[in-house]
Amino acid sequence: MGASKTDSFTDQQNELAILAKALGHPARIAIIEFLLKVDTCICGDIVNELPLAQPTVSQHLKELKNAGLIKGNFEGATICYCINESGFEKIKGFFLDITKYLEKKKNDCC
Amino acid sequence: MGASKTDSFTDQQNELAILAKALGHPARIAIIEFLLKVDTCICGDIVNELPLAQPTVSQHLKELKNAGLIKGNFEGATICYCINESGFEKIKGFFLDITKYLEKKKNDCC
DNA sequence: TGTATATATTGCAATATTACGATTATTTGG
DNA sequence: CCAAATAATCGTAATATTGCAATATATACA
Repeated sequence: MGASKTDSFTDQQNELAILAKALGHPARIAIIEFLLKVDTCICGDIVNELPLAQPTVSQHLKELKNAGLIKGNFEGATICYCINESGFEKIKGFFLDITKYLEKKKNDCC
Repeated sequence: MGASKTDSFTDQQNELAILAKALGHPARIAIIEFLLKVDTCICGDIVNELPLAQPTVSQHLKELKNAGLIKGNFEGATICYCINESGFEKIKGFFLDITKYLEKKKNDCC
């Protein structure tokens, strides 16, 4: 096959997987880190920051946008990109559960 | 091409991407959630929890193990699986940065 | 209106992922 | 040792991802 059997899983599981998958590429991690570093909305500039061709960067930006991890609005000739809060809020709950679990976990049998 | 240009990114970016990618499939999210739910090491049982064939589940478990997100040791005839703390610790720093950023971010220009 | 700049889309080749049947270890219990 | 049970590996088909050149689109400015 090759296609994931998304129908067999819950909406929440699929949604989390989509968010994680979007972060599953070093270029997309680099984009997020850059947006965090400059701590403001960035108009243009992202292509110059990455060691990839413009169409490739555009594609990665599109995937991050589709997943809901960044926002991008036209600001004249360029596009203004920034972190999309709501996407990261969704992942946060998942990691909070894991952190809580790790804190109380004492039966380290493995 | 099809292969990521991993050489062009930092080790940290690649490592984060590998961890996120491992979580980028609903079956693997389901495995982690199951391990969190039972709150103990699980010997066997994981195949029965998932709507996938045994070889497929075995493959997903291998990927989670390679990424450092779960541990699996032989416990007699079955294998004892549990969350691997160190893998999740690595992601935690990344999300801490994002959370900090979101808290102080006020210039919501997008 | 024309031209330069910025970004998106298309098309395609190389590679990776997903899924599973068949098979192969490996271990337990008789 | 042998049969049953559990999990890994192999082989393979279907599909997805990655990356880029070429092209298209859209906006700003002259």
